[in-house]
Amino acid sequence: MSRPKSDDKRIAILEAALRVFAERGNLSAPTSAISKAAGVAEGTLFTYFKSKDDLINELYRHLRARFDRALAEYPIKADAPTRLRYVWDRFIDRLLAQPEMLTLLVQLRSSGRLVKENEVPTVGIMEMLSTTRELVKGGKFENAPVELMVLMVRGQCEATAGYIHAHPEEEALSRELGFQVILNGLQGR
Amino acid sequence: MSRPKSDDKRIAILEAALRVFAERGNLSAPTSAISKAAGVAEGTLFTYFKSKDDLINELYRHLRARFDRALAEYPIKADAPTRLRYVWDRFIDRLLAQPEMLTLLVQLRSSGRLVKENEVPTVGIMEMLSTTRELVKGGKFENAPVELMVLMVRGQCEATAGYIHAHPEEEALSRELGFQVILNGLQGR
DNA sequence: TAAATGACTGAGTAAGCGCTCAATTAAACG
DNA sequence: CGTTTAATTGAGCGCTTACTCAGTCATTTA
Repeated sequence: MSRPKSDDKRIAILEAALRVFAERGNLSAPTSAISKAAGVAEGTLFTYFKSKDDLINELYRHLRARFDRALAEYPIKADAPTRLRYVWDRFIDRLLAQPEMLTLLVQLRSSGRLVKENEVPTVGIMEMLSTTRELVKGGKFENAPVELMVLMVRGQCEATAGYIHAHPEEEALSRELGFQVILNGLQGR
Repeated sequence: MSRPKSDDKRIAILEAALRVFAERGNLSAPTSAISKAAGVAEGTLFTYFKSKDDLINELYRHLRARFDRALAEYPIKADAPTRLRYVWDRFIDRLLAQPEMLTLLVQLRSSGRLVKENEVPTVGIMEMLSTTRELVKGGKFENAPVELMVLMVRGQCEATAGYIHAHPEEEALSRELGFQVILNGLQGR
């Protein structure tokens, strides 16, 4: 009976938000800049997202979904170190994909604007890492909670990406070193 | 020839900023709330700090200095794992000292408001961690840059503190696990 | 004590923000 | 085609903010 909302436009706004937040370096970038970057009027943004906070949450979900898609080819049948390495590389890829991605994700998580549902690791990640339990079998971390392991891998990954940011010429080495440290770390003895 | 600025008042404003930022959960808390919490007029804040950004930078320096002081009894003569453990515990202590300290530090670092001088690890930390080089002697991380090691320890520490935040009853265990992971990780094989 | 300096105050200002809404336009349907 | 519905627009509203400044007051020095 009427004009439908366009999914393309929705995505365009989300992508514009990503760009603007990244360029300006923080979430206080004005919605007017976002709508402008998306090529729509200011008001339109609010027909797709009922508030800026809503937009921020949807952006976070958007980024997570994209990341989960990057894990699609998770080598479920490979051995544990190989599987962990796969996740590790996808994490790093994502953080290096755009220069400000690391900062942006950190800001999103620490903004206090995310709804609870968005504040915990995705079930995809959790399941994935839980298949890595065998890595720690027999070691002293056998009974470590999966959630803690997830946080550790992510933390290690962000530390590594941060270093690469400051020393891009050492990317390959750092990627390797970072992974070896977390792998060794979790395997215990 | 005139009324001097009071160092007490300066500190009071910094501490008030810490409290207000922590309570409100982000750096966009208004300066008026800070001056109010400090018990001074709005204008006074700006005689001690020339802008909000300046205040934010000074707050970060203040927190760093306090942390460096907490490392005063660094057991320089102990063996490497003991020394690392000392730094580890002080890191964790600091992050657990106030419930919002982790979030606040993360926000400060990712705010894009810090001047370059404040964006790198303190020389104190760097020197400290470099004495931990013997930990990695003969292992595969022998030649890893100290700065990367610092970031990794910090990242691991923040991951652990984040987990403790969500599961306070597991503090002791998590503290231990987190440390063992980074210790094992760095020692290589 | 008197003069000089600048800290201190808080009402005020200009700018920027998220969001609204009346008017307009485009799509869907009979 | 005409009708209905809702998407789209952008000027503008109401609010918050960092920061200012003219007036006041506390402290130092001679």
